[in-house]
Amino acid sequence: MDKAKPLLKSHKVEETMEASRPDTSTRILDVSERLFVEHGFEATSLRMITQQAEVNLAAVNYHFGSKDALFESVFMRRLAPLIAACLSELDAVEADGRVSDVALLVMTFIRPCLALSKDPSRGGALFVRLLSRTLVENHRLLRETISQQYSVFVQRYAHAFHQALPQLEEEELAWRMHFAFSVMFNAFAGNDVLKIFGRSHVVTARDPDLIVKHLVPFVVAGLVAPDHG
Amino acid sequence: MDKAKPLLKSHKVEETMEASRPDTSTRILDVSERLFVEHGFEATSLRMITQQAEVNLAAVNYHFGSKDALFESVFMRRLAPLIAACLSELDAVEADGRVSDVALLVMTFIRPCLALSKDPSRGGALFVRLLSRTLVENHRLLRETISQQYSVFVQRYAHAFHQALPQLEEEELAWRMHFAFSVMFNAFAGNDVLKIFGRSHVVTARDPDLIVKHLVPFVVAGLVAPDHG
DNA sequence: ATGCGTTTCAAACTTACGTTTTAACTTGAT
DNA sequence: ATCAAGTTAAAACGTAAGTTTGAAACGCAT
Repeated sequence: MDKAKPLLKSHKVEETMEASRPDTSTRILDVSERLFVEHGFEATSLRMITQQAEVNLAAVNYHFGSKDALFESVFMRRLAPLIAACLSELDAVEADGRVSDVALLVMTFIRPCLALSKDPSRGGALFVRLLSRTLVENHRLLRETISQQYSVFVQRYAHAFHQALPQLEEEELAWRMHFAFSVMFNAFAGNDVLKIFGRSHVVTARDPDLIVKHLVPFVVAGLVAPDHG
Repeated sequence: MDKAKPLLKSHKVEETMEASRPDTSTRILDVSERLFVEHGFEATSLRMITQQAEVNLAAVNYHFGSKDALFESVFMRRLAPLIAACLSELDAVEADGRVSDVALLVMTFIRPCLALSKDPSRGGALFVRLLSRTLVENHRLLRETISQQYSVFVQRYAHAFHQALPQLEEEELAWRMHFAFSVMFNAFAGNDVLKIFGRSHVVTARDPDLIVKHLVPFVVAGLVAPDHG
């Protein structure tokens, strides 16, 4: 089915706006980010990507080497700044000596996620969902590369929460952090279990600030609940 | 072509011979369940399935019609009993007039999930992960079929939690249920956000009872937290 | 044993995938 | 203008995917 291709730039007349379109690599990354989220890695073909990015099919392999390497590039472009932002917020809280405030610690993770969700290009919000997909799909990328590169992330938060909640056993604290990050993460990813079973009041209204308003009290309450051991 | 659903012919008469291998359909379903979880729907080929199930390649299309229909069969085989079990537990709690006990309501969802996780054939535990994957991947099956079929699930729980937590605004309650089911669901699915960044203490030890022991206090604390509005 | 509907089987079909190739085009320094 | 490096282009390659086909094998009442 070779349709007539209107994509052919017969002559370049795009000097109308100064908003020049990004270069080939960036265009591929942006489109890939969206398509990987919408359809998943396997179900997203290079032909879908290159068509929507309005680049040649071979451009992906030229600029990134392979489809797998493209995925890694899409992923790392957003993850590294996110981790850095969280740790930076954590630094600030610890420098102020306010590490005993659980809600403040929670916010050091929420604020960078919130910033992502508010990304005007929408790419940031997509990335949280991509991260979520990649997590449940148990990608090799997460198991190997990232776990080695950002293991400090968990260590820093474990240390901080241990100071804020010294009454909790180490194992109990690990469980609560597990639950806390799980619910925060899925909230920003927009994963709504209840949505499966019909319209949900919450996820339809995807105002990031509204998420935080309800999310923080829930998470903090779970974290500071008295130990049952 | 046949629209009949004779899929329950599994535990029919095979008791004469001990350890008789299940019939073709069941074998396909069992293997598909595992492979869909391990590799995802798109990355699982019919050739992988039929090879491991030791059936002919054409058997899938003969018994289920298509790969998509196979996925739906794999999914529905476990989901319908799970939903039914939850609602049955909910019935019992309401019949006893103990609907104001939040922890008891939480357990009406957790107990069936726990039973799945303890399924000796391991298929149940796999299914929770499959449900998780399918949710994150935003499958057409979930958006269309299930949301219409099991919308009563959310309604029943919303009603029950409203009775247990009458002080909460309807919107606030919806958010908390959203968070609560999210964390419960991901706990049983074994999705550990922190696992990405290195070894996690919690998920490696996948004792379902241990999950529940730590999960319930966290969830209940988040649900019953005082309203901030 | 025979006939018939159901199931299994090997093989082929069509399509789409990721990747490679080779040539053409652009760009900037000489 | 020329050359080389960098980039884009169109086409083809080899493979693997889901599905279809038609015959063989099976189960079982007659």
